Amino acid sequence: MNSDSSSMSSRASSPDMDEMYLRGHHHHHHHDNRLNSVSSTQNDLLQKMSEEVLSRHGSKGDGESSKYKIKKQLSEQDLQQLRLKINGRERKRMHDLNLAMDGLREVMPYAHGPSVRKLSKIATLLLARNYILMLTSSLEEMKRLVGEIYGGHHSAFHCGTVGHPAPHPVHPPSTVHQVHPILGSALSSSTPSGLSASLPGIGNLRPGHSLLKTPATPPLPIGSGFQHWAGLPCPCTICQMPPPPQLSAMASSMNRITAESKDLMK
DNA sequence: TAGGCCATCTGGTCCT
DNA sequence: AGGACCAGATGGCCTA
Repeated sequence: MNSDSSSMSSRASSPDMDEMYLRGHHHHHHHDNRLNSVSSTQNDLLQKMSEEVLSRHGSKGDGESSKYKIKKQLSEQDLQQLRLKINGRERKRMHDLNLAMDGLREVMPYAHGPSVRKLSKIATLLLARNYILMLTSSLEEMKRLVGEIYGGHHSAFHCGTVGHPAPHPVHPPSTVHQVHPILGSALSSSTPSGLSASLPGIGNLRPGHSLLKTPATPPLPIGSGFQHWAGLPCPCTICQMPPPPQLSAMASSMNRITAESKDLMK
Protein backbone atom coordinates (compact mmCIF):
# COMPACT_ATOMS: atom_id res chain seq x y z
CA MET A 1 0.00 0.00 0.00
CA ASN A 2 1.17 3.44 -0.77
CA SER A 3 1.65 5.21 2.47
CA ASP A 4 0.43 8.34 0.84
CA SER A 5 -2.65 6.90 -0.70
CA SER A 6 -4.72 10.03 -0.75
CA SER A 7 -3.51 12.96 -2.70
CA MET A 8 -5.86 15.13 -0.81
CA SER A 9 -4.67 14.14 2.60
CA SER A 10 -1.07 14.67 1.66
CA ARG A 11 -1.42 18.27 0.81
CA ALA A 12 -1.76 21.11 3.19
CA SER A 13 -3.36 23.10 0.44
CA SER A 14 -6.33 20.79 0.33
CA PRO A 15 -8.66 21.43 3.22
CA ASP A 16 -12.32 20.76 2.85
CA MET A 17 -13.07 22.94 -0.07
CA ASP A 18 -16.72 23.38 0.66
CA GLU A 19 -15.64 25.09 3.80
CA MET A 20 -12.89 26.88 1.96
CA TYR A 21 -15.27 27.99 -0.67
CA LEU A 22 -17.60 29.23 1.96
CA ARG A 23 -14.76 31.11 3.58
CA GLY A 24 -14.32 33.01 0.36
CA HIS A 25 -11.31 31.14 -0.96
CA HIS A 26 -12.56 30.94 -4.47
CA HIS A 27 -10.60 32.92 -6.96
CA HIS A 28 -12.70 33.15 -10.05
CA HIS A 29 -13.13 36.83 -10.45
CA HIS A 30 -13.86 36.68 -14.12
CA HIS A 31 -17.54 35.91 -13.97
CA ASP A 32 -18.73 35.60 -10.42
CA ASN A 33 -18.36 38.41 -7.94
CA ARG A 34 -20.80 37.19 -5.36
CA LEU A 35 -18.14 35.87 -3.00
CA ASN A 36 -15.24 38.21 -3.38
CA SER A 37 -15.47 39.43 0.18
CA VAL A 38 -14.07 37.07 2.78
CA SER A 39 -16.23 35.64 5.53
CA SER A 40 -15.35 33.00 8.08
CA THR A 41 -18.43 30.82 8.32
CA GLN A 42 -21.25 29.63 6.16
CA ASN A 43 -23.64 31.80 8.10
CA ASP A 44 -21.44 34.77 7.48
CA LEU A 45 -21.35 33.96 3.85
CA LEU A 46 -25.09 33.59 3.56
CA GLN A 47 -25.48 36.81 5.50
CA LYS A 48 -23.20 38.60 3.11
CA MET A 49 -24.94 37.09 0.15
CA SER A 50 -28.25 38.27 1.50
CA GLU A 51 -26.89 41.72 2.05
CA GLU A 52 -25.41 41.81 -1.40
CA VAL A 53 -28.64 40.65 -2.94
CA LEU A 54 -30.57 43.21 -0.99
CA SER A 55 -28.19 45.96 -1.99
CA ARG A 56 -28.44 44.92 -5.59
CA HIS A 57 -32.22 45.01 -5.64
CA GLY A 58 -33.22 48.43 -4.45
CA SER A 59 -34.09 50.11 -1.17
CA LYS A 60 -35.31 48.54 2.05
CA GLY A 61 -38.66 48.91 3.67
CA ASP A 62 -40.87 48.59 0.66
CA GLY A 63 -43.33 45.77 1.15
CA GLU A 64 -43.55 44.70 -2.45
CA SER A 65 -39.79 44.76 -3.07
CA SER A 66 -39.21 42.95 0.24
CA LYS A 67 -41.20 40.06 -1.07
CA TYR A 68 -39.11 40.16 -4.20
CA LYS A 69 -35.93 40.37 -2.18
CA ILE A 70 -36.76 37.28 -0.18
CA LYS A 71 -37.71 35.40 -3.28
CA LYS A 72 -34.53 36.45 -4.97
CA GLN A 73 -32.46 35.69 -1.92
CA LEU A 74 -33.80 32.18 -1.72
CA SER A 75 -33.04 31.74 -5.36
CA GLU A 76 -29.49 32.85 -4.78
CA GLN A 77 -29.18 30.46 -1.89
CA ASP A 78 -30.58 27.67 -3.96
CA LEU A 79 -28.10 28.52 -6.61
CA GLN A 80 -25.37 28.51 -4.02
CA GLN A 81 -26.47 25.13 -2.74
CA LEU A 82 -26.52 23.77 -6.25
CA ARG A 83 -23.02 25.07 -6.83
CA LEU A 84 -21.76 23.42 -3.67
CA LYS A 85 -23.39 20.19 -4.72
CA ILE A 86 -21.82 20.29 -8.16
CA ASN A 87 -18.46 21.22 -6.73
CA GLY A 88 -18.69 18.37 -4.28
CA ARG A 89 -19.42 15.92 -7.04
CA GLU A 90 -16.51 17.17 -9.07
CA ARG A 91 -14.26 16.97 -6.04
CA LYS A 92 -15.31 13.40 -5.41
CA ARG A 93 -14.75 12.54 -9.03
CA MET A 94 -11.23 13.91 -8.90
CA HIS A 95 -10.58 12.13 -5.61
CA ASP A 96 -11.66 8.86 -7.18
CA LEU A 97 -9.39 9.58 -10.09
CA ASN A 98 -6.53 10.19 -7.69
CA LEU A 99 -7.28 6.95 -5.88
CA ALA A 100 -7.06 5.14 -9.16
CA MET A 101 -3.82 6.92 -9.84
CA ASP A 102 -2.51 5.78 -6.46
CA GLY A 103 -3.57 2.25 -7.29
CA LEU A 104 -1.57 2.50 -10.47
CA ARG A 105 1.45 3.83 -8.59
CA GLU A 106 1.27 0.87 -6.25
CA VAL A 107 1.92 -1.59 -9.03
CA MET A 108 4.56 0.44 -10.75
CA PRO A 109 8.20 -0.67 -10.50
CA TYR A 110 9.58 2.11 -8.43
CA ALA A 111 10.41 2.51 -4.78
CA HIS A 112 7.45 3.21 -2.54
CA GLY A 113 7.66 4.53 0.96
CA PRO A 114 6.94 7.38 3.29
CA SER A 115 10.30 8.98 2.55
CA VAL A 116 9.86 8.73 -1.20
CA ARG A 117 7.92 11.30 -3.07
CA LYS A 118 5.12 10.05 -5.25
CA LEU A 119 5.39 9.97 -8.96
CA SER A 120 3.61 12.85 -10.55
CA LYS A 121 0.49 12.02 -12.50
CA ILE A 122 2.10 12.49 -15.85
CA ALA A 123 5.13 10.46 -14.80
CA THR A 124 2.86 7.72 -13.50
CA LEU A 125 1.00 7.49 -16.77
CA LEU A 126 4.11 7.54 -18.91
CA LEU A 127 5.86 5.01 -16.71
CA ALA A 128 2.82 2.77 -16.71
CA ARG A 129 2.57 2.88 -20.45
CA ASN A 130 6.18 1.99 -20.95
CA TYR A 131 6.08 -0.60 -18.22
CA ILE A 132 3.28 -2.33 -20.09
CA LEU A 133 5.19 -2.09 -23.33
CA MET A 134 8.27 -3.49 -21.67
CA LEU A 135 6.35 -6.36 -20.09
CA THR A 136 4.78 -7.14 -23.40
CA SER A 137 8.11 -7.27 -25.14
CA SER A 138 9.55 -9.29 -22.29
CA LEU A 139 6.76 -11.76 -22.72
CA GLU A 140 7.56 -12.11 -26.36
CA GLU A 141 11.22 -12.50 -25.57
CA MET A 142 10.52 -15.21 -23.04
CA LYS A 143 8.32 -16.99 -25.52
CA ARG A 144 11.15 -16.88 -27.98
CA LEU A 145 13.69 -18.17 -25.50
CA VAL A 146 11.47 -20.95 -24.31
CA GLY A 147 10.84 -21.83 -27.88
CA GLU A 148 14.55 -22.00 -28.54
CA ILE A 149 15.17 -24.17 -25.53
CA TYR A 150 12.32 -26.59 -25.88
CA GLY A 151 11.34 -26.14 -29.44
CA GLY A 152 10.63 -29.34 -31.30
CA HIS A 153 11.46 -31.64 -28.40
CA HIS A 154 8.81 -30.89 -25.88
CA SER A 155 5.60 -32.42 -27.03
CA ALA A 156 4.19 -33.36 -23.66
CA PHE A 157 1.20 -31.40 -22.48
CA HIS A 158 1.82 -28.16 -20.75
CA CYS A 159 -0.35 -25.64 -19.05
CA GLY A 160 0.94 -22.83 -21.23
CA THR A 161 0.69 -20.21 -18.57
CA VAL A 162 -0.09 -16.66 -19.33
CA GLY A 163 -1.12 -15.67 -15.87
CA HIS A 164 0.80 -17.90 -13.53
CA PRO A 165 -0.64 -17.81 -10.02
CA ALA A 166 1.17 -17.88 -6.74
CA PRO A 167 2.06 -21.59 -6.38
CA HIS A 168 4.99 -21.15 -8.76
CA PRO A 169 6.43 -17.76 -8.00
CA VAL A 170 9.89 -18.65 -9.27
CA HIS A 171 8.63 -18.76 -12.79
CA PRO A 172 8.17 -15.74 -14.92
CA PRO A 173 4.49 -15.02 -15.12
CA SER A 174 4.20 -15.83 -18.76
CA THR A 175 6.18 -18.96 -19.49
CA VAL A 176 4.66 -20.64 -22.50
CA HIS A 177 5.59 -23.41 -24.84
CA GLN A 178 6.01 -22.77 -28.47
CA VAL A 179 4.55 -26.16 -29.23
CA HIS A 180 1.33 -25.65 -27.43
CA PRO A 181 -1.50 -25.68 -29.93
CA ILE A 182 -3.36 -22.89 -28.28
CA LEU A 183 -0.31 -20.70 -28.21
CA GLY A 184 0.77 -21.39 -31.71
CA SER A 185 -0.76 -18.29 -33.19
CA ALA A 186 0.49 -16.06 -30.44
CA LEU A 187 4.00 -17.37 -30.77
CA SER A 188 4.07 -16.83 -34.43
CA SER A 189 2.98 -13.25 -34.14
CA SER A 190 6.41 -11.73 -33.93
CA THR A 191 6.02 -9.08 -36.56
CA PRO A 192 7.25 -5.64 -35.57
CA SER A 193 4.33 -3.29 -35.43
CA GLY A 194 6.09 0.02 -35.85
CA LEU A 195 4.55 1.23 -32.67
CA SER A 196 7.38 3.55 -31.89
CA ALA A 197 5.74 5.99 -34.21
CA SER A 198 2.79 6.09 -31.85
CA LEU A 199 4.87 7.25 -28.92
CA PRO A 200 5.18 10.97 -29.46
CA GLY A 201 6.70 12.89 -26.64
CA ILE A 202 7.83 9.93 -24.62
CA GLY A 203 10.83 11.03 -22.68
CA ASN A 204 10.15 14.68 -23.14
CA LEU A 205 9.54 15.26 -19.48
CA ARG A 206 12.21 13.12 -17.95
CA PRO A 207 14.75 12.47 -20.64
CA GLY A 208 17.18 9.80 -19.75
CA HIS A 209 14.82 7.53 -17.92
CA SER A 210 14.57 4.18 -19.57
CA LEU A 211 10.93 3.57 -18.79
CA LEU A 212 9.95 6.85 -20.26
CA LYS A 213 11.56 6.04 -23.54
CA THR A 214 10.18 4.01 -26.33
CA PRO A 215 11.06 0.37 -25.74
CA ALA A 216 13.49 -1.14 -28.16
CA THR A 217 11.16 -4.00 -28.91
CA PRO A 218 7.73 -3.04 -30.12
CA PRO A 219 4.89 -4.61 -28.18
CA LEU A 220 2.93 -7.45 -29.64
CA PRO A 221 -0.48 -8.86 -28.98
CA ILE A 222 -0.46 -11.16 -26.00
CA GLY A 223 -1.53 -14.66 -26.80
CA SER A 224 -3.99 -16.64 -24.76
CA GLY A 225 -3.07 -19.66 -22.71
CA PHE A 226 -4.17 -22.05 -20.01
CA GLN A 227 -4.50 -20.97 -16.44
CA HIS A 228 -2.99 -23.10 -13.75
CA TRP A 229 -5.34 -24.81 -11.35
CA ALA A 230 -5.47 -22.69 -8.27
CA GLY A 231 -3.48 -24.18 -5.42
CA LEU A 232 -2.36 -27.24 -7.35
CA PRO A 233 1.18 -27.85 -8.55
CA CYS A 234 1.50 -27.83 -12.29
CA PRO A 235 2.45 -31.23 -13.68
CA CYS A 236 4.09 -29.93 -16.79
CA THR A 237 7.80 -30.37 -17.30
CA ILE A 238 8.38 -26.67 -17.68
CA CYS A 239 7.03 -25.96 -14.24
CA GLN A 240 9.10 -28.78 -12.74
CA MET A 241 12.37 -27.30 -13.95
CA PRO A 242 14.37 -24.39 -12.62
CA PRO A 243 14.30 -21.36 -14.89
CA PRO A 244 16.98 -21.27 -17.56
CA PRO A 245 19.79 -18.76 -17.12
CA GLN A 246 18.37 -16.54 -19.84
CA LEU A 247 15.19 -16.07 -17.87
CA SER A 248 17.12 -15.31 -14.73
CA ALA A 249 18.99 -12.66 -16.62
CA MET A 250 15.70 -11.22 -17.69
CA ALA A 251 14.61 -11.04 -14.08
CA SER A 252 17.76 -9.15 -13.19
CA SER A 253 17.09 -6.68 -15.95
CA MET A 254 13.72 -6.07 -14.37
CA ASN A 255 15.49 -5.22 -11.14
CA ARG A 256 17.63 -2.77 -12.99
CA ILE A 257 14.59 -1.09 -14.44
CA THR A 258 13.10 -0.84 -10.98
CA ALA A 259 16.25 0.82 -9.76
CA GLU A 260 16.30 3.23 -12.65
CA SER A 261 12.75 4.20 -11.99
CA LYS A 262 13.94 5.86 -8.82
CA ASP A 263 15.23 8.64 -11.01
CA LEU A 264 11.66 9.71 -11.45
CA MET A 265 11.45 10.56 -7.80
CA LYS A 266 13.92 13.38 -8.15
C1' DT B 1 11.94 33.55 -7.44
C1' DA B 2 10.47 30.81 -11.37
C1' DG B 3 8.57 26.64 -12.64
C1' DG B 4 6.33 22.23 -11.71
C1' DC B 5 2.60 20.03 -9.72
C1' DC B 6 -1.59 20.04 -7.67
C1' DA B 7 -6.64 20.84 -5.95
C1' DT B 8 -10.43 23.25 -6.77
C1' DC B 9 -14.05 26.00 -9.05
C1' DT B 10 -16.58 26.75 -13.02
C1' DG B 11 -19.22 26.59 -17.36
C1' DG B 12 -19.95 23.86 -21.32
C1' DT B 13 -21.15 19.53 -23.51
C1' DC B 14 -22.83 15.00 -23.80
C1' DC B 15 -25.40 11.18 -22.09
C1' DT B 16 -29.11 8.71 -19.62
C1' DA C 1 -33.29 17.31 -15.37
C1' DG C 2 -29.39 15.66 -13.41
C1' DG C 3 -24.99 13.51 -13.53
C1' DA C 4 -20.46 12.55 -15.74
C1' DC C 5 -16.83 14.32 -18.12
C1' DC C 6 -13.83 17.85 -19.73
C1' DA C 7 -10.88 21.90 -20.19
C1' DG C 8 -9.63 26.50 -18.70
C1' DA C 9 -8.50 29.48 -14.93
C1' DT C 10 -6.56 30.37 -10.56
C1' DG C 11 -3.85 30.24 -6.47
C1' DG C 12 -1.17 27.36 -2.99
C1' DC C 13 2.82 24.54 -1.97
C1' DC C 14 7.34 22.95 -2.87
C1' DT C 15 11.90 22.70 -4.85
C1' DA C 16 15.99 24.00 -7.46
